[in-house]
Amino acid sequence: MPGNESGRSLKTLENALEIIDIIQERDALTIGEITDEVGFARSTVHGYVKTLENEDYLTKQNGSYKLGMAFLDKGGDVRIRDQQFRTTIPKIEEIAEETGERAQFIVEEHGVGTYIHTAIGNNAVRADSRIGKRINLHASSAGKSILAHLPRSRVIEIIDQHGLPALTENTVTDREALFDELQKIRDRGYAVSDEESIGGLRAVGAPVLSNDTVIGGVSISGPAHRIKGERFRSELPNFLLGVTNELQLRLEYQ
Amino acid sequence: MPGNESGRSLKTLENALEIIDIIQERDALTIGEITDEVGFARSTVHGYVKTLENEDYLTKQNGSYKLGMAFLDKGGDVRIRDQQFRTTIPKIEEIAEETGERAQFIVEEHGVGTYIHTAIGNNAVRADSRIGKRINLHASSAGKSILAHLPRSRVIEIIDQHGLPALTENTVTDREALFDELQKIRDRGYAVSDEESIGGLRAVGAPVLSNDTVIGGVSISGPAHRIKGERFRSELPNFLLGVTNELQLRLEYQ
DNA sequence: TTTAGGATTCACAAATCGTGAACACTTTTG
DNA sequence: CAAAAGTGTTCACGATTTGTGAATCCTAAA
Repeated sequence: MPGNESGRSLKTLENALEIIDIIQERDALTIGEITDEVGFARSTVHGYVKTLENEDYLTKQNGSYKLGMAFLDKGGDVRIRDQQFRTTIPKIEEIAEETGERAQFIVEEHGVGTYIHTAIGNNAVRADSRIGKRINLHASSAGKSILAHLPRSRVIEIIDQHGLPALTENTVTDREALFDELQKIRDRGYAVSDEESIGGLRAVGAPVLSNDTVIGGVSISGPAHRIKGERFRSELPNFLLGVTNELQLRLEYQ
Repeated sequence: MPGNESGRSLKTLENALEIIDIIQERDALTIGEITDEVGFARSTVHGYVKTLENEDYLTKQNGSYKLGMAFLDKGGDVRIRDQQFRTTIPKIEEIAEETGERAQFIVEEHGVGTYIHTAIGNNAVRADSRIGKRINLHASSAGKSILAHLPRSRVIEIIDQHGLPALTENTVTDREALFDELQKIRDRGYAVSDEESIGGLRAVGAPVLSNDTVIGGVSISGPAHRIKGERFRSELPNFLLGVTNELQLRLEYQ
């Protein structure tokens, strides 16, 4: 990844964040297991773990350490940090209820998308999209809606940093093809994902705009056998555009 | 607070966590403002902030630093970390829908309660209870339900560590009175809060149990003018106990 | 009771961090 | 248009903090 590391980085802090990442990945680990993973001395790891535990960033459950509630606390704040998020979240619930499908709100930060909210309608499929989860912007309809409204230079930066990995055989992996598609998205106002991130899953997405800047992207997704024909080409897109237009008005006048 | 600090603590890490706390409290700060707050040199703070920013724990928005999406990512994991949480969360939605009031699920960790999920029914009052928020266990119905099913020694530990601060004039602040009430809660199976955490707000709470250990507590809360009489004394408690009993069965057999 | 696995403490050596001053970059203001 | 005022950023050095393995202390099994 090309240079974004600016300034000196604090080793101790980086080590701590690495330990946190390892625990997140593996769910629950003893000090010994963490030691094997990071390669520091056990006593060293012990110091890190105890400091994090004291501040509630880690918690011990039957002998193993897990991520603690401090993350939920901080994360909850992030989620409602902006009035814009608070305005958008209930709309996502509405969309899910009205369409019966899954509705999601993602935002871009550091070049990747993060789920701020997800809601499921009556018919919605289960999907792995918990709040806070990260996704590639180029492979989702909401993500592409966001990219379409970011300055070209920023999009290039993001591609340089994260690439255009193929998640399915339908993922757009070509730079020029992506730029063409982003133009199309700007023209008609919405984006689609035809099994581009998960096989069998289609989605329509639209940007959430306020004063010409893109706050995030909203998407409606469901199984390809249900999201097809008129529903895929006009019904859902039109419904979605109605919601995002209304959202834009509320965001600009609140 | 009496000694729970075990072992050596890593200063660098503690400093970083302090900076994070300060930013959380004040929402968005420049490096200069953080410097004023913590008293380190500007260059020192700069190092911390940049390291955190690189790992997405902080993000810069119009010149100020805010908590970043890494917290939402980690926090989202914490929330669905246990199968028990995943089983309970949808039940909370049901409760809110059925009763029209606010329903909440909290768990105990390090002696304080943390909201894992909150849902609002049609008539529910707005309240400051975002996911991840911390509360005192002794002042809420769900919290007292949890305390009632923790070993006495643990309850004493928690009181020693966090005290029994009065949040309203109805809060139980006396140690013995609290122990009496916990006994009563065990006897009848549920707890109530009569404006003990917020004026005008009543709640009924019950523990979520599985194999004789308490996972957390569930509560239904609403304005005192609506939560009263039969509804307060039997209707809501019985409904809640029905749900938590069912939940217990599912938790033990899943 | 013994044993084994892990957690915890300790003192020392080595690496890391904290620092202010200097520099760079923006935006405001005269 | 220049100066000023506010940032953010870099640097080298000295002081503090951290990393370490060995020793000790816990539990929980054998």
